[in-house]
Amino acid sequence: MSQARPAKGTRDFAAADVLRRRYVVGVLQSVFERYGFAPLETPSFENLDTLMGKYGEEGDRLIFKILRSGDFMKSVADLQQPKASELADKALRYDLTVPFARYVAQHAGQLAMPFRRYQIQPVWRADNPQKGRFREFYQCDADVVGSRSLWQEVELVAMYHQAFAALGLHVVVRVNHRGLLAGIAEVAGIGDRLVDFTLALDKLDKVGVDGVRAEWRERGFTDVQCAALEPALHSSGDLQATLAQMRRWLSTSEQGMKAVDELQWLIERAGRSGDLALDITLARGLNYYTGCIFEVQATEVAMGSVGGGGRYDNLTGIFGVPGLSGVGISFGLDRIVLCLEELNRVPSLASGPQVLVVQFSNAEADYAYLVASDLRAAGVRTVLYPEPAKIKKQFDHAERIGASWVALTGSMEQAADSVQLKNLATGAQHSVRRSDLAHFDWNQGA
RNA sequence: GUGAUUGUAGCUCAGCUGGUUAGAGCGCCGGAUUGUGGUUCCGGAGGUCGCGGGUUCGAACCCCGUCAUUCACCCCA
Repeated sequence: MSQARPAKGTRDFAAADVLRRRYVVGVLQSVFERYGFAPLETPSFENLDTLMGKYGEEGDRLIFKILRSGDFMKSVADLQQPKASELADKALRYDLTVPFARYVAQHAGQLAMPFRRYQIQPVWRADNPQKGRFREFYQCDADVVGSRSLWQEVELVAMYHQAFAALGLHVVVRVNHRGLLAGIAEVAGIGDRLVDFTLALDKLDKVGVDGVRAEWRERGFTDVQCAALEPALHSSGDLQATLAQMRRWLSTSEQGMKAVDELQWLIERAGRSGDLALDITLARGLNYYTGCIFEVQATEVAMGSVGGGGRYDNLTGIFGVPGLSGVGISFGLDRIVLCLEELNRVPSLASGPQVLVVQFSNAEADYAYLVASDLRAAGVRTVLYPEPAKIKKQFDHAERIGASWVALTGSMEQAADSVQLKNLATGAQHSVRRSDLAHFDWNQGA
């Protein structure tokens, strides 16, 4: 069998794939730029300690680490159990947010705040691949730092809605607030166990009410504590009713009430641009979120989330620049493309050359090349068949590479300083003078 | 890291309860056809049956291991 294959969780992109992906990227890019975000690119790998500890325990495990260069083994103290830092000091980026935070911390003095940037680059995770999950995939991020205003959240949600509307993909943006989850934990008396509480709660739609209860017990919560958390399992589907319920429940928690206020304010404004759902079970594993959190779900396809994001109040603090609040969203390019493909909703995208110039004989090759040059000068995508093969074979090749025209350039045409252009779809053939090539209508018969 | 699934020609797949020399379609190469493709016809090349071991007179088929794939869990885009 073919042992020639790309590494686990990676893919090659053939011409049609590349065009599809470019199309989606183009849509996202235009939305980003319309909202005044400027592009940024960062290196594919960072110093290991820049990335470690930012994504939670599970995240750290999934970071692709890069072996140190040179004879690093000689400086390992215990060869039986070398420390990770002795073997690796660099790692492939795991997302775009942390490298961005590193960049902001580094240039905090020079950046005009609030600073908004977008970034479209691959990231790598040492995960086991499955449907819609890869070890190399593209994230398309838009973040703004240096503003605590909730208007940023409003605009980011509007960008989600606009981008997915432009792509023709129906989605619902689920929103929640870390402060709300912290408030729940606080009133239930488990404020110090926020992660255990939320990770289990996040699975509500998958494992059901009983499943979450069971996991809470597994994670060491007492019956009393579980009972106190119970209302989190029964939020009503209605947005306003849920907010009112939370307002009553969390009245003794300052952070909880603040979160409810913020969610209400945001939903009133961001809910106008498209589907927005309040989902108090939404947790998101990334450790650094502190305020509103988002996750985008395609409603017509079974696929993991196609986007996610949220507010992080102190990400640059780790890099020595405290007090900068940021908020950002991410689009999962690969999953978006998968959704569009599955729904057959990718616009047809032209590829391949328009014209193949046939070669009759070695003696006529110079003229064929001359015509090919004319065509290219006229901006026409052109391929010159490289040898005088059988005409049938050259026509077949034209068909296969997606050319819509064949140019015949033999001694007869050369004598008339012209070229025979044959449309492969219609069979229609035109004799065109070389000097008229620039004005030829290549779309006729299309 | 856990569980399941699949692995036969370049691709998609047949291959019976284990039984000669492992098949088909598509694709590829050549010819019918040395200046006009798609159709048709003729001919041809191409397989360590993922890999290693075991059972058997005999294994693509049964058993064990291993690698790879896909899917699910975990987590996420």
